[in-house]
Amino acid sequence: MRFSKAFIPTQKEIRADATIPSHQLMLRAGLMRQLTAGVYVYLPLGYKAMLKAMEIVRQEMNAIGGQEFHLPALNPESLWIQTGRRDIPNFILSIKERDLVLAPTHEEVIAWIASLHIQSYKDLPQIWYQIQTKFRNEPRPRSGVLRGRQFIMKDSYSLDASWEGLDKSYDLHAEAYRNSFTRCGIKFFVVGASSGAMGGTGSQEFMVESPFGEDTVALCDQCGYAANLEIAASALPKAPRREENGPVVEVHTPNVRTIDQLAEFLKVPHERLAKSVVYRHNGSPVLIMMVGNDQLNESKLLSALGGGEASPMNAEDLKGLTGADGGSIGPVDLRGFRIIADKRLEGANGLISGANRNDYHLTNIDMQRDVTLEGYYDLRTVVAGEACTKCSSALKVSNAIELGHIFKLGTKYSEALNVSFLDEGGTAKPVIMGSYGIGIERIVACAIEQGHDANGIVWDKALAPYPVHVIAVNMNSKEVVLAANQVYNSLTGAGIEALFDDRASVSPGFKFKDADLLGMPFQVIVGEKGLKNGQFEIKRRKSGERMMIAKEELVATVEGLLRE
RNA sequence: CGGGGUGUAGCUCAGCCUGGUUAGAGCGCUUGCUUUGGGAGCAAGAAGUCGUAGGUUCGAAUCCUAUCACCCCGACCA
Repeated sequence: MRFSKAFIPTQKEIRADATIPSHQLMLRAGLMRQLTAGVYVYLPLGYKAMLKAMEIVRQEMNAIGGQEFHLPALNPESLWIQTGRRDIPNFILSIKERDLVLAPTHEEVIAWIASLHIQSYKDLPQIWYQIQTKFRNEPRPRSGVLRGRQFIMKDSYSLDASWEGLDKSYDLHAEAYRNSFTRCGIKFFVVGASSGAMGGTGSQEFMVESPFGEDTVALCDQCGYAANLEIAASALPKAPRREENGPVVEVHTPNVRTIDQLAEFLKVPHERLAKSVVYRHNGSPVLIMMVGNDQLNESKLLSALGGGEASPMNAEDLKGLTGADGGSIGPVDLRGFRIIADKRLEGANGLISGANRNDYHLTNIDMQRDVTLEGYYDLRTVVAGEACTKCSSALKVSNAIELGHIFKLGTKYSEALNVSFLDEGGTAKPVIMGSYGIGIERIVACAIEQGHDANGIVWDKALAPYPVHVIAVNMNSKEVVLAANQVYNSLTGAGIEALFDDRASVSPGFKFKDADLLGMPFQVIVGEKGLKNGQFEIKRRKSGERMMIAKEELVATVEGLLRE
């Protein structure tokens, strides 16, 4: 591609509110422009990088036996009502003029097509995938292309006759994902993740560590344990059970509102304090007991409660139901609440909690004797520095960008949409599904987050829009023009895609700056300096390393560099 | 959805608090000349209903009200 004919609108300045490097560089290098909140136009150079990412993912999906589909973005609303996902908050964008919705993912459509034609265990397993635009009603798009209302996703779905089959399809996807991201040159790690409201029995996320990531993960450098904070666990001692077990006693605790104040006032360690957190779950009140200042994790809470919606109870409701304010709530003799407790409280006694009466607390609470409990669950949020459950070394907590997510879905959608097959015994059974996604924009954005310097993008050759950037330093020199054209033609002739900066009206400095900004892996610089000795210069973008190459060895040398 | 902010030339922004000539800068763009190995120089030029609609005022980019869009923090993120 000749730069003089190309649409590559590079910019020196960009708006101040583009804060993360990938967002800034995608704008500056002319890869994309924002149309409206969360919706981006991909310009030729940006789309070329995305196509490279898509092709890598496509090859890896084909390698595990995936079959590519193209499913419609427009779906009948009824399909989504059937699975109960029409009303998930902030999820679906819809068409005003028809009873159609814009698909945010495609489990429903896949289940529909499977229900038409999958009849026997002999038709299974299947892996179906597509690379397509998705739409979601994001309340607040942000971070450039990392979270948009419209984005391209590789989504795939496995259909199996058995749970063992699902495990196999899932493992195949994990392998395909590892291969894809590795080939894209991205440093990533895999974490255990919450299945959330997708339902299902297991899931993992493919993560890129980044301060701009929206996910938080716990990592163990020693043994490799890695989990999304939504499910991460650590090894903390339980609240103790003591020999003496006196009766519950009410104590006056004037103006004590927080756990810290209570510990100070009663001169007891935090492990003896049972904090009560109050939520509404699907409308009903739930009291959650936590040790001391342990932070309740809402994802864990939701899975403990079996899904649905949960939110903290507001102050008036709380007062009305318990007769007390936030700091004085407790589990003893509390009517009308479901009560659950964090595992650290299992079997403990001698605990102190609110008396459901302002300015009073109860002591000597015994979880076994005094609390009507529904169960113990892991409900606390892991804090950095706590011990790994596997190897006891200190856990690290980091932010991360989610590149991909794989789910063992199970039968939720096949049951809702009646996707069944006859097994070897002739019994009808629901098809067992898996669902797997990769964000294409995120691949590109993460590649830039991990591949840039002060001068611009540093593409890995796997995703670079062009592997080589040819620069004709001075278009007023006939020799340079002639030689640069020859270089461009011979590279192109050898099947190497090159961007050729043949602009006549642009100074050499401008071309060099643009080349570094655009970040192609290798720059071939054709200037009078080198031509004097019959040489071209090759600059490796990543290291800045320069080498002078004899004219006739140029193509072979570039081919060698690209094979590295 | 709660809190905060921004909207002025193609782009990035100043001007607004404290109303008053013909609304500015840098970059980009056009033309000419010069320059040509790290975002060139000189000269001339084109380019803005100051987001939109009302209001206050002799007079509004500037003050007030409404509205739309966008951004940031939070909530949310199957």
